[in-house]
Amino acid sequence: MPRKNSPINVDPRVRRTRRLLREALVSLMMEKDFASIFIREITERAEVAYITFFRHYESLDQLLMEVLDEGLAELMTHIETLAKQSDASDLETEGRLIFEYIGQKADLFRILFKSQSVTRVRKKVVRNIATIFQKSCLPLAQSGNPTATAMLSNHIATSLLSLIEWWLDNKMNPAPAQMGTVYKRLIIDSTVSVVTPLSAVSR
Amino acid sequence: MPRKNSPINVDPRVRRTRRLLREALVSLMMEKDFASIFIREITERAEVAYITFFRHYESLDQLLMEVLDEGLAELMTHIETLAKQSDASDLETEGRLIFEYIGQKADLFRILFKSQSVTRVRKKVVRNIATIFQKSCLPLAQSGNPTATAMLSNHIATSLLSLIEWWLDNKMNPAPAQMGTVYKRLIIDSTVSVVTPLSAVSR
DNA sequence: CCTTTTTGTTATACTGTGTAACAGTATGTG
DNA sequence: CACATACTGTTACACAGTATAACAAAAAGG
Repeated sequence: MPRKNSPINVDPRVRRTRRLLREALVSLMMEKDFASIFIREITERAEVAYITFFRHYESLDQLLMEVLDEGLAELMTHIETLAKQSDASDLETEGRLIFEYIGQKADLFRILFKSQSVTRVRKKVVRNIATIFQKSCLPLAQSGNPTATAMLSNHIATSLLSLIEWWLDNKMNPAPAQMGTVYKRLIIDSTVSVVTPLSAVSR
Repeated sequence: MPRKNSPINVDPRVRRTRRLLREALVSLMMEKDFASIFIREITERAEVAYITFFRHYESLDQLLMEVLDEGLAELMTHIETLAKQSDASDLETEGRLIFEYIGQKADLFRILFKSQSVTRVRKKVVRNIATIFQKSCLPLAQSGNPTATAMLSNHIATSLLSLIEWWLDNKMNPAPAQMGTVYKRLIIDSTVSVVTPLSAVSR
């Protein structure tokens, strides 16, 4: 196994190989189901020796994880910066910007939702998004009820993901601007309107 | 392959074998991940010959489907009857009853969420629940906007599933009564309050 | 250059799936 | 109850995809 420990793999051959493998996987996932992708196919498309795969990854799942982490990191920073910018300011445009961003990288996100076949990935994504909203949505944190906070941020994260997934399945209709409105009213407003009465819920 | 075509498999041996295989799978899924379950394990636990599995199912996925369809049919009829009973009547108790029901069969539903590893299953579940709400929640259908209706019923279905999943992960806290309140306010009320302004959304 | 590290080639073991042939056993039907 | 039919069990085996090993070749970096 090439030295993965070092903070950044200096050797350009390693970077190249890993990039080729990631790209090959993404390319294949655009064509067919993850379950029917074999390591041999990936290495062939990447023009890399079969054994080389195992010199970098322990399993196919691990490579998938790396790919998703990468693609996801982008969405995360995107949502996070949006969430920071608009502290209770214009949630509708925040929503619009999210859906415009998703629309631009539709291919990538379709893959992401396909790969949710792996439950762990899905849960990880939800947790990440939930954490972001937990930080940014101050009113929830101020309620001082950890259970309610966890539940609501989980609700926002899963609802947002589901809405995005539905939107992609629905050929990206309605337009981002309208989805922004939906985002605000359906997902954000509902939790805000429910937070006060909920602070009394459970311990 | 035993005659699967006949409406009901009269031969008691067939019913017995298939039941044993289903039970063995459920039993194994309570212990470990679906991905790490092999056909040989199932047949061993079911005390059935290895080859017998292939005389009844084409793949492991197919058996899983049968198990889920069975367990799911129960939840469906349960939710459906609840949804019918309460046309805009007491949504809070409807929610409470749902979570009480889930709590009673917690083991089964934990398996169901584990098995969402298979994307198809997850989507199928969502579609089923969405259809139920699409029928019962008349105000949405009356809006006369098919896109909005599809979006909202999808939102209700996925939100409800996510809430249930979170609740099971959170050791079934808060109590069903409180979850009923959450269900009404967070999931149902939000869509009702959003339906009127949304009838203008898209085409 | 010369050492170190990575990659390619070839061969091979291993594991889980899926099939075949034939013998044994249960079912329900006349 | 006997009989044809259908299901199940045992054994053996072919096959595919995973994973490893040994050694040669090539690229990186001081």
